[in-house]
Amino acid sequence: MFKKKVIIIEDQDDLRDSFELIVNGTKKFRVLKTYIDGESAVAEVHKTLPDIAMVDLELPGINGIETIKIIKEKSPKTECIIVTVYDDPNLVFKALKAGAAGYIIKDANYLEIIDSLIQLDNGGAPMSPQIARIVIQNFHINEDSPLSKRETEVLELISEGKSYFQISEELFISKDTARSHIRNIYIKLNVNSKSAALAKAKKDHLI
Amino acid sequence: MFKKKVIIIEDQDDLRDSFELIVNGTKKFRVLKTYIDGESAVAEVHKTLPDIAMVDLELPGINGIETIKIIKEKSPKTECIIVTVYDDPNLVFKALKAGAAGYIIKDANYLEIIDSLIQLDNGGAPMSPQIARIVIQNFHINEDSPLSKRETEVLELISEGKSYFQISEELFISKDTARSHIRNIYIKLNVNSKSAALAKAKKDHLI
DNA sequence: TTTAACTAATACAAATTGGGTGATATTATC
DNA sequence: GATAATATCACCCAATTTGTATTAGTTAAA
Repeated sequence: MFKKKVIIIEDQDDLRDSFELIVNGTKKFRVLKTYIDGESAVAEVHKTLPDIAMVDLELPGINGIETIKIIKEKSPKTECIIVTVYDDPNLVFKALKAGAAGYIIKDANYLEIIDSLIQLDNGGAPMSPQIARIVIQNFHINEDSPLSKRETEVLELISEGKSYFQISEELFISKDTARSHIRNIYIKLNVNSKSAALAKAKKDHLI
Repeated sequence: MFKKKVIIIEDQDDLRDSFELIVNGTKKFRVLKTYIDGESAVAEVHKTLPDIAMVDLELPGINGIETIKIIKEKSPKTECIIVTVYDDPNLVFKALKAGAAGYIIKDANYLEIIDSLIQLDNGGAPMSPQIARIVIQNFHINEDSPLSKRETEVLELISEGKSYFQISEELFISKDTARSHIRNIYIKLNVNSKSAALAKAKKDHLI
């Protein structure tokens, strides 16, 4: 069986070498090439077409997130996994948006790293526990919402792109009542437009 | 050390018994009580205050998602994990919104189930590989967006709740130009309001 | 019983949208 | 190099939506 081709993009020499040793110590994976920055990796990714790319977030030149974006453009089948010290939620979400299929923290031991590659290979999405928690908490709806049940219902319809009139029809209330609810939502969320209400709702996990 | 208290809510007798055996076979966890439906579990959850609740999705009476919502209300510290045969993305997202900290597929073997409990205990978010992939793909941005780079930029500002004028200021363009972009976005997305554009963008993972 | 929520209505002002039109400069793409 | 797409800016008008303010009856919950 062919081994899965892995590239490693990591500017720290010691880590890059460690990762290479770990990966090459497996039966299923082998390191095709390692890179010290994103530019050199993306320059030839259309030729290397790796199965897996292990990418550091903090890189000289273009960062890991940009690197992943370009890799996914030039070689869509390459599964990218972020390997970093940062567990800032914003970075996590940016990486996932860019197309990362996994995100692990650098203090993971070599077994966890190998396990991540295996998970990737099995169609999974390897994440360190704290990252998985960040991701999953992003979905949780805030129970301490300042909105009433009805207002939450209206807000959900707003998030579906419904107009005043459409909302009133959907809830079997008058257009004016729908507007009343929306106005109360605005007051409670301290906003003054549907899109701002949605932005606030998203930020506070209200819907 | 105290063992973590686990409750199991599962209507199928054989599965419920299996789970109980598996959990009680560990050193760290013990089954406090098992339930055949959500009602009976939530009726006493304020007293049992379990550390972990394993919840089936398909239950007689209230379903697993409703059950989780109530559990999280009455005992916020209880970590809920869905154990089900369903891997429908909509159900997954609903469960996560309701407050589930994990989601595993029933065909998981007993080792995976134990591992999930351990992950939960370690602050992780246990998910079967295919579920993790569903969750993570929900973040990925569609590369085949019909929108131009600039239009995507504008759409992002809309998603932040910005008005025409605020967008024009942010991008150092005139209000009319911002309007042009927004109008072009509407045409491409086949919508006619900001919130509808956001709904469509969310659906198609454009931002 | 007091409060909060839901409902409904009226009215004016502001913002947004739909439709059209035209133009220039830059960038990609072929 | 030519063509197409994109980004920029500007103006018009009419219709709709939305924002804001205010009032008020009914119902549900604390």
